[in-house]
Amino acid sequence: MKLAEAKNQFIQAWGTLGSKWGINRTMAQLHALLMVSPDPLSTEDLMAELNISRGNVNMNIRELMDWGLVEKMHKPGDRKEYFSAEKDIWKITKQVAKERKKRELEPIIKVLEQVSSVEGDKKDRNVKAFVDGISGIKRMANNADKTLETMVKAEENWFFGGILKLFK
Amino acid sequence: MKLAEAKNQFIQAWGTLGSKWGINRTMAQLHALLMVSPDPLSTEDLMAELNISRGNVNMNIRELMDWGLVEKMHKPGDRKEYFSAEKDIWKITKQVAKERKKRELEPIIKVLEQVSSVEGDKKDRNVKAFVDGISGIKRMANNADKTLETMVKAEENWFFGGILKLFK
DNA sequence: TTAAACTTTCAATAATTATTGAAAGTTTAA
DNA sequence: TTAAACTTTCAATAATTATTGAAAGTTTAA
Repeated sequence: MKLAEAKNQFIQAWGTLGSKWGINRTMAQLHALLMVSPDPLSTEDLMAELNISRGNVNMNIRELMDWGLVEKMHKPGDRKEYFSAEKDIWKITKQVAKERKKRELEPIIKVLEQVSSVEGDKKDRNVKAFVDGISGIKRMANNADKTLETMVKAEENWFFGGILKLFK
Repeated sequence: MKLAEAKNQFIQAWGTLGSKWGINRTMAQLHALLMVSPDPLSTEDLMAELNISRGNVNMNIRELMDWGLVEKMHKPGDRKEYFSAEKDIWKITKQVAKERKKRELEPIIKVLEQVSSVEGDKKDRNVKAFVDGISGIKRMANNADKTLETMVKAEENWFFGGILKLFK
């Protein structure tokens, strides 16, 4: 397989994967492209490679920066902005974990706390089912939260190294 | 907070969370509703609770069954079908892990295998960056795959019990 | 068999989300 | 200052995804 073809297949696949995880397809494709580029790319480069508009590049690149996965660079003597992605997959994973924890896990935990203060007769099967259901979900959410927290602080080592042995 | 309100808040929040994870909002809401219902619900019940059409309930409930999170039940002497959700959050988590592994992780691993056989001069910085990038991602993907595999087979215990200590 | 009670399908439509591209805004060199 | 080179915004539009609801299909009791 030629580089151009391989690159393209990877970009497409990464876009598809992203869209299944609630990430804008184009944003995922930009990320894919930058992950396998040796040098930072300009808006023009990105527009050309993915065949998308300037506005689209601008918005999605900005969101990638919000996620902390891409950063802006400057080349000396050049007014254009260039973008480059973090290449270390462990750092990327930790960063995504950190963001999703903050954006999604923490908010749902708040809601779970709130709704678990439901009033009503504990003998009412409806109340009981609700309280039991929520309490299980809350337990899982808190556990996931602590796990991600630990992961964010952790070294690559425990994940790529020994974690599997620990599960046994 | 009254039960009805709490239930509703939970359903909304679960729907929002689902939509951020690439899951149809209605599907997530149906799931939420069934998770906190003491008894199985009929299509009519679901239509009424969420204010959605028959077709919508039918499609999304079917997808929940595909994911292995909901099952069909029958009440003796009643022709209607009733639906109930798995309530054990650990089983739910394992099931989701299992499905996403099969649906998303395995396909991307295949693509990664394919594209890493890219031909070309290893001294070309473009080839090098591509190969290096892919190999890191592949390593992560394989690790995640093994981790999920282990999780699917594991007991509730290691997750709710000792896992956090192991990370330290 | 039949017809009532149910479920499923699917074309039409609505709702949401993504994208464009030009105008407005900003920065920099001279 | 100015104007060229750039970036950002955002209303209009396109594309995608979700939803409806009625028609078609299926099952069951009698």
